[in-house]
Amino acid sequence: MKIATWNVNSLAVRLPHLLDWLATAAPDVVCLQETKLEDARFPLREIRDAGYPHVLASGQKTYNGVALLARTPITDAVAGIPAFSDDQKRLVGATVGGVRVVGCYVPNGQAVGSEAFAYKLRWLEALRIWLARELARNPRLVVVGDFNVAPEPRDVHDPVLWEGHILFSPAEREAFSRLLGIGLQDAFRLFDQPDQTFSWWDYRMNAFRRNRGLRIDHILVSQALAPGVRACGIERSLRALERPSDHAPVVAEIDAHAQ
DNA sequence: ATGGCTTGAGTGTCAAGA
Repeated sequence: MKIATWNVNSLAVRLPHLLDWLATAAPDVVCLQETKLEDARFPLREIRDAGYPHVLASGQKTYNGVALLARTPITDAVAGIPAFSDDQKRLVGATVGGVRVVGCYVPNGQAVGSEAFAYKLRWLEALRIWLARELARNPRLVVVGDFNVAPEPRDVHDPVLWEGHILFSPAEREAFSRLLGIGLQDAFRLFDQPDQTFSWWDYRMNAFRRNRGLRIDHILVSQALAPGVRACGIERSLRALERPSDHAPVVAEIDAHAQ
């Protein structure tokens, strides 16, 4: 199973890029973030025609919005973290081919110490508690998305500059680490990777051309799935297109039946 | 420290992203 996550920063704007990429990369399951579309405006027909008839969308106007696209049927769909009251559309989950897939768009947090930052930490804690129960119910769990956290110094182009700032503060890294603590592994780090590999680059200051980025989009796999992960990488080329998203997709190839 | 881009809203210019 090839699973991918991509923060498209407006599905309305990025639909041509998405359709081109689905045709070439051909993932089995795709989680999208920042669709910025109400469900009534979701481009279901185009996505279906691209080979993804099974769609779970949870969107809203202007901000946030997530979706899960699959080639094969999905069951046990959820939208939002159960038992966590939240007006913002940030999570979808479903079972596909015996694998529990969760796609999330973790709050950005704006600035360390702000109300938005407190919401981000609350959100991550609620996610952790719920995922621990999901994992108990289905050991074959993969959690993907835009986590808005760079886990380690090597995930930041200039860790000294970013230390303590939003996306790379101790509290956020600790929250991410606690998430892994329930029994998840960062699929990207199961392999040797080139130095300075990132998933997000600011639109400003020629950040992409200078490779001044962060790795904040992740694919996390449970212990049951980890031995079956065959590859994981970031599709940097999409960030180089005309009118790109500021994020590049992350893709993992998982043999869900490996022992 | 600020602004530097991009998007959606809506037609002014601002909020939010990260």
